[in-house]
Amino acid sequence: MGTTLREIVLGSVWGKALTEAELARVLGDTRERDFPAGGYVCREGDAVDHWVGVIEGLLKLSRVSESGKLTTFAGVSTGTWFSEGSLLKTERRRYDAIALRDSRVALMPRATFNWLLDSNFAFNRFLLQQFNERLSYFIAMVGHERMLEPDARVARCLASMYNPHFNLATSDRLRISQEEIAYLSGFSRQRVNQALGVLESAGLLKVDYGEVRILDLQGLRDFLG
DNA sequence: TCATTAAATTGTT
DNA sequence: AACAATTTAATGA
Repeated sequence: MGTTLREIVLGSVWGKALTEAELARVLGDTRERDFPAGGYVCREGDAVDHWVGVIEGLLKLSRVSESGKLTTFAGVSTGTWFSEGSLLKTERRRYDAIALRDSRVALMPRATFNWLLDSNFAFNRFLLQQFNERLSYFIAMVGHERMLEPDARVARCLASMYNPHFNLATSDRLRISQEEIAYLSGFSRQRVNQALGVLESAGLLKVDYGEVRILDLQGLRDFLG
């Protein structure tokens, strides 16, 4: 609790590379907004005019298909930015971003984003790396598409919370409730609870109150049931 | 520091 | 979806 926009920016590789003046402009241009648990941070179809960063909390990026099927693309948390794809293409938003718990987000205007893009080398490299991470993530997702076994999907859902580029989990203690894991993975809380039991028996993690302790990250990634 | 209470989370049906 | 049990956090003596 108590994370600030300044800390988020200075904690990122591109933010560290900013001059005082550049940092001042970024912090001055970017506004903050709070969202309650369950609130829509943005909706599919909206015009995209901000780069969105999570200052505090947990969001899920998901989409409901025309046939009504819910697909969750990713969970994003403190320090993660998203929306750059649609900003660059000037297209409408392609997914919803929903707060899973009370959250605070940063909204960087398009003009500021474009200015960084035009002037800052570290920012460009960061974006390039981010696109690369996303590409790897979706390639892996396609590869596992047929893997419908809930235990394995919950395992991968948890493992996906560990990616240094997105500043997600830094310790082996993942502070996330089983209900939130359920929203992220698309299963019922009961099924998640059952899956966690299986993964705990396999020695991959330890279930605690309000958190999951990751004991074997690679084991979670490789888990097939 | 301890006891009490409310809220959140979990385990189970 | 509902319920009881457990854990945490907040409060005040």
